[in-house]
Amino acid sequence: MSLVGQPWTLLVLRDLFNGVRRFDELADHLGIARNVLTRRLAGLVDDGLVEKVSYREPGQRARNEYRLTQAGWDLRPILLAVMAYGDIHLAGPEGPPLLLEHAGCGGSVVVRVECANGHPINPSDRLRALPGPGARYLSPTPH
Amino acid sequence: MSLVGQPWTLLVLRDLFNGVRRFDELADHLGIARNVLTRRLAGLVDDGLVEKVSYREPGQRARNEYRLTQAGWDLRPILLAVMAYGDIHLAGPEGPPLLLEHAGCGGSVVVRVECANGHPINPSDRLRALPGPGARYLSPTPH
DNA sequence: CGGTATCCTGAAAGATACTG
DNA sequence: CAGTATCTTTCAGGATACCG
Repeated sequence: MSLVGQPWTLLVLRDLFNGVRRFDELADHLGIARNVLTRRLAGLVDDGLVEKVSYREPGQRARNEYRLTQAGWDLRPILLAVMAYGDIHLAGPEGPPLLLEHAGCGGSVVVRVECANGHPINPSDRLRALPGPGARYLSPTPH
Repeated sequence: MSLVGQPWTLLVLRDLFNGVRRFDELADHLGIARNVLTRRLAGLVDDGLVEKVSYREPGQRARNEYRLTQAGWDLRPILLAVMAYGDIHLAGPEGPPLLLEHAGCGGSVVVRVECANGHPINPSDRLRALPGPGARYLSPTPH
């Protein structure tokens, strides 16, 4: 949550996922204060999710852009899950504000939860939680 | 993001998903200040994600518990996506702190992103974003 | 265009004490 | 056990101004 728990973070990442890469584009599209965007991007770079890259298109002057790292791209399923929720529960009667489709085949994007054996898992299906190898406490009752 | 963007919200929801339901259990397990927990739960109830329910077990006095609504359960994929990310990128060498398995078959839980035609979508696969029916602006260049 | 520096404000977190 | 009330602190966000 320290990575993605701040209000603007996931919105900035959304634009990066969608190909918006330059400072002013981000600021304009998001409507975020520019100094806040500066801080947010710096934080994302610190966390290793984004890289600031200078580049130059032929005949143009140098520009900066913000590119997702692999760790940044790996956050996309979280955003897709948030979008899916919003499309179901928060979209107006007109429907979702944004559609994403698989660039290869045009199919719409779905986030699916299932178990390793291929069974689909519905939102309120019971899951069993048990301590993993990295657990810091042994069990339900620590002390 | 207004629903799940606050620092404690998703952590409270996690415990609710995992069956922790009583105020003191939540407070103890999360290490959250009790007044903060009060506010957070009230917010979740306001947002329609959680219901506060009085119940009485035979021979016991009345207690309150906090139960997820359907809209609350529908947030679980978001948390599962966050967990999956953390297990890959943030877990120590020992491994993930918590394992979830399908109560039916014991298979571990996976979050999968794919397209409607069944093709798997990897983190950095290109997606096409286009305005949906509920879009508030017509296109990349509004004005 | 692509930022940084300053200052201010508001909201949420935390500590602490109290109540039925 | 299950909270509420008060107070303080911290910090992200916004406005604004400035710079190469």
